[in-house]
Amino acid sequence: MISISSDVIRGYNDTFILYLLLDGPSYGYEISKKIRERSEGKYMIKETTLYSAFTRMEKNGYIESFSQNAENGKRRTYYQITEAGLQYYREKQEEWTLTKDVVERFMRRITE
Amino acid sequence: MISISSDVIRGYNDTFILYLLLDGPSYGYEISKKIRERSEGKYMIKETTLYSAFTRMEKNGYIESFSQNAENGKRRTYYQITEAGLQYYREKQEEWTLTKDVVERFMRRITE
DNA sequence: CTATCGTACTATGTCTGTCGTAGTATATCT
DNA sequence: AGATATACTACGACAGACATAGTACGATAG
Repeated sequence: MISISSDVIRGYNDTFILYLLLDGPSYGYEISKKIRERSEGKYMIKETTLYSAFTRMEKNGYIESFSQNAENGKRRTYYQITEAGLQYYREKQEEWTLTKDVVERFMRRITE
Repeated sequence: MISISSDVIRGYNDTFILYLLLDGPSYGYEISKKIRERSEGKYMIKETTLYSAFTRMEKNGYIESFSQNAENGKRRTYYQITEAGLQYYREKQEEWTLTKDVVERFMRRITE
């Protein structure tokens, strides 16, 4: 069974997170679930990867956090995308187009 | 100017190398040039990345090396793909198909 | 005849996103 | 009462990519 290696997705976790934040503020657990759902279980972000991404991205100014009591009485840290984050997301899309094109030049059907 | 980050291509350098070795044995400098050419200058593998990839892939059994005097009198280390390397290349292709599908689910046109 | 450029590497250490493991804490379900 | 879901934090390890530096030789230019 072929699965997606972390090396391959490296550098795109941030993009996945930003994509989901385009719909409004969200938090760790929800984003994690949505990534799994949206990829139809083909990709699941690890908790530690996710939370360290939050830290990094906030430091880079791509997201902002605020704390709020959730409906279930729990304390949650919500994140929302910033203008810089939106810009970064756009750049990543352009980069993806380029990358896809390049990678596919190195794909070949092997007959045998 | 958007360029391809190393994080994005991470894990695909090996695939690029194997792709070129499908045509027969080759060596560092030549592979480096061919990657640049084939990607139309959009991607250039760093020397250190390339040679460390050779070492790793040989250890993994994906390539085999032999030393030979080149036409110009220089000594070169040639690499050729193995059966395991071919298998690995096929798996990477499958993984790519999956990855591409997943990444594109997180791409969205932003209207504004 | 000397300097530069292209070729063909090797050595060494750093960076960083990801991951493994572990732990904390509360709410809800069985 | 114990399991499960939620919502995190801490800490260290891993590995591919990279920066920097150095070696060595042949061909070419001035």
